[in-house]
Amino acid sequence: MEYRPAELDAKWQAYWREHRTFSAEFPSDKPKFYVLDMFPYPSGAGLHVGHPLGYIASDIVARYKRHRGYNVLHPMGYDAFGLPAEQYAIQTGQHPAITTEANIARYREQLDRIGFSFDWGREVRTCNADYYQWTQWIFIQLFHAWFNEASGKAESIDTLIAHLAAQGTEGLRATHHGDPACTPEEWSNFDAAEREAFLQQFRLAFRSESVVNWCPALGTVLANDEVVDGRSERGGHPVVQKPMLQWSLRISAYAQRLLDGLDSLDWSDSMKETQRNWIGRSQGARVRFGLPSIEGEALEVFTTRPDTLYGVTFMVIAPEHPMLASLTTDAQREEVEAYQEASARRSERDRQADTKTISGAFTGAYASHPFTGAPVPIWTSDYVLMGYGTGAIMAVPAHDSRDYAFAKHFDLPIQAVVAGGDLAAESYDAKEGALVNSDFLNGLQVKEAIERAIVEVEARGLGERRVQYRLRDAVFGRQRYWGEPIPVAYRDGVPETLPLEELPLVLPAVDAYLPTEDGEPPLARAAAWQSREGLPLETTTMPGWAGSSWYFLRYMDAQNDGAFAAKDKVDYWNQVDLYVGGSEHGTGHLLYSRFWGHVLKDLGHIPFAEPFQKLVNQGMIQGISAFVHRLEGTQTYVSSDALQGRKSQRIHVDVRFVNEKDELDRDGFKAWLPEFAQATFEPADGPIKLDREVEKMSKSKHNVINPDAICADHGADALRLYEMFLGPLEQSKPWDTKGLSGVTGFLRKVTRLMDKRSADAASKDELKTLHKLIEKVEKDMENLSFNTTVSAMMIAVNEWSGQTSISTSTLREFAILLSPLAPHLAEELWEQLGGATSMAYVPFPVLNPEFLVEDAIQYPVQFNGKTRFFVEVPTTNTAAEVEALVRAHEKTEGYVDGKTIRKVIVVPGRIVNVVVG
RNA sequence: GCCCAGGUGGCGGAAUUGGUAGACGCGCACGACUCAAACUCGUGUUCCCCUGGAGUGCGGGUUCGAUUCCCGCCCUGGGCACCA
Repeated sequence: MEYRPAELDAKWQAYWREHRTFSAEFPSDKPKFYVLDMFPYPSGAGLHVGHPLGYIASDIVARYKRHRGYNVLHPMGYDAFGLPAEQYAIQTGQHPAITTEANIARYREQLDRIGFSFDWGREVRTCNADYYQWTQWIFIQLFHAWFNEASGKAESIDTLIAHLAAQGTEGLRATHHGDPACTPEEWSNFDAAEREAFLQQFRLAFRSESVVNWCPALGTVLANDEVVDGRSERGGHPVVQKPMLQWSLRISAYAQRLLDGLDSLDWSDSMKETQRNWIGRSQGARVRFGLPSIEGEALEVFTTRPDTLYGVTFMVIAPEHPMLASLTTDAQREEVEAYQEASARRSERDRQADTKTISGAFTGAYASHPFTGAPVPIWTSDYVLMGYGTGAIMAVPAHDSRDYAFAKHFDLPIQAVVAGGDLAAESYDAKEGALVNSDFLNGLQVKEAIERAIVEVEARGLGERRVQYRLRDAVFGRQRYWGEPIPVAYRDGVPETLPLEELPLVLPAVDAYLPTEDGEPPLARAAAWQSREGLPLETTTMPGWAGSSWYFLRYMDAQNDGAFAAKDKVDYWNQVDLYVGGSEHGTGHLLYSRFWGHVLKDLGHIPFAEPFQKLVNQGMIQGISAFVHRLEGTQTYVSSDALQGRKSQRIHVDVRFVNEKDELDRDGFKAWLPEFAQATFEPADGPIKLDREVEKMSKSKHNVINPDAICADHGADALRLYEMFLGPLEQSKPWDTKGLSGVTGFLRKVTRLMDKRSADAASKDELKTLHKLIEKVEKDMENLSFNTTVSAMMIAVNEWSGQTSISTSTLREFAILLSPLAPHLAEELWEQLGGATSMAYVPFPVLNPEFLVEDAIQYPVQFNGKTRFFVEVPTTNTAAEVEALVRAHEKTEGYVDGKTIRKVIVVPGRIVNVVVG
């Protein structure tokens, strides 16, 4: 048999498509297995060799599980709303749907070449109205829900209304913002607008005036996870802080549950850690400081160190703090207002970049210390953030480095309350040591003192124990076009959700994809943008993560018109058993999906809260970039070994123009870009050596390797095998096309084995090889260690290749073992060995341990831990017999070398160590 | 600064309830086939001062025996960060 991968790929891909080989069944008596990939955003650049890594791994699992008798759900779709298509639309006027459609077609073509066993009948696209009507439906569920802290879960808003009607906010424990309080009488006297304004403080989807990340270049607000180092994640544009009226989702209500839920999940430690960091739980207390200048008011702070209360020498409030204006004395007003303005102008990036410059202003006001009653000066500074805790802090310069720096800068007093450290040089932040200068806390260790202080604060009614989270509510509205319209209409300015029968609220046509002249979002350009009843509609759209927060549910029942998915299907498919994707989604997608999962569970729509039971993050495949040296200020390109210390710039060269000796293809290079057309080379006709370096694989670094090209040259099976063979799935590793010859050689060896097949019974050695392989493959499949699976197969094939013949039965079993990794060749082998249909569902070979039994063991014999020779011993021998054999061995005397044998250690089945001394 | 993961040949990597370090593959070298090249096949390939010695980031420790366990460092990648 000859190996012709191009023919095999075409033949079997057509077969699978025609026979719909990989449609998942429903209903089914089989156990289910749901294996999911993070669906891609279809970008214009197409796939490079790094993208399919995770898809190949999940496909191997899917195929393996089918052989194991599972009903496998292995779908694929597209996260199709997003900024790049819209930016392109702004530039060209082309509707983003057209760009998106074209990109999807390209993605599909590339995916199809690799031979994935996706059930394409379940494809989803988040930008299709039959999909996003259910995204809108979920938004409506969120709108009509609140978080009841008494039951620890979300409930229908009706239960809140009933509570308010019966007893007002008395006895109510709900997650909310603002300061909602009412009596049942007040509630019943509210008019419609007042009622809604009140309820908005509780809804899980709500509108509020808050400080948001505004990105002027993109013309939209961004969620915290979309801002990296003070710039937008997409495009790297500056982001500023700005108060705006915005739709948000109350994810903060779920902070503790999202934290606790991690314990039950089979995710990597680092991914769990990323989520824990993002949620940012800290324990402490809220403490109120009285304000003698304002009757009845107090300044509330959050602290994790209530033990240091006696070390408070000043307080700081955020420049955006609502009480700042009323606190500020007339004498200080000018200075404070100037400071407020200056800090409002600073972008988030400036604020982060320059945390060393200390700035602030004194308000002129004093609070009174809750324990001592002493006056405490109140300052304002932007090192205190309005978005965390209460937006105000008690400053303890002796034991907090930020407060210390501030105190030093403005020459404020520093009072030590924990022994240890040298306060002349720096603050003492460690939570170790005994309390001093602290009245009733004196002598206690920090941890005891924290506890004691909280008890005291509560007893005196000065505050209460409190857990604070860093996780903020997620801003949900985007001032953009290419996203799901938010299904809300306004009646006299009061928001209400659209009736369900008006869904989907379809994205309207607009004349341009830009904001209006008054700064309204693009949807405001749509003609008659109003509900059927004629009410004006919301003009912001949902963020990119809306559609991806629940798509795993839609795959279960992708065509359903009456529900996001039928209940019996959701019950059957349930959680995702294996989710494969990149770790860059740790704080965005994975957190929001979990949040929506918890809400949908609470509201009774799905039977589980955690969508993804097991998560695996595939590593990055890096590219090996090539650089040519250009002499500074010239068009002369020099071989790297001819530079001789001259100054040069390193220029990226597309890896297409590099041969296997790292030499430049001069003609290709000159024809590549106009700027190189006039290039001259040194040496004038010898080879031009290039530098190589491992970098991220990307278009801009010209080191992209395209999977289609690999499939065309070597076949899909070689690509699949090689991506896995490169190393452990989770690890990042560079792509080197040269290495492909190893796996193509293996595939050829397999086909050559077919020429040796015979109808004779399998030999004992042949079966030992086979069953060793079965054992290894089974183990590796559970651990997703596909790199070692490939090695094990190579070893087995090498062993069989040394035989003069191999039995048909062994080859058949081997074909099944191979099929998850190299399905095209495996199907072909199966057919040639007499299989009548696709092998995709034939049962996996059964391990028979009898074939693994060895008659004899090669014991390595060590002298003082160094291996010197081997003895072959029948497995039946006892340790004492082995020892006797070694003592009597002819070589032993030489290594003992006249010394005494102190001890002989025999580890049965493993090793012999002779201790000589 | 805090937290997490990881450091093994020229390269990708293998081996951890402590038991032959370097499987498998690339690359390289030599040989066979060929007029020749490619393909294919075979042999070798951690390093060194090579009958021996050293060696899994570095320095200690436990052990008959350590890539694996313990202590202290260094480096790389990732997460969080004026979060009180």
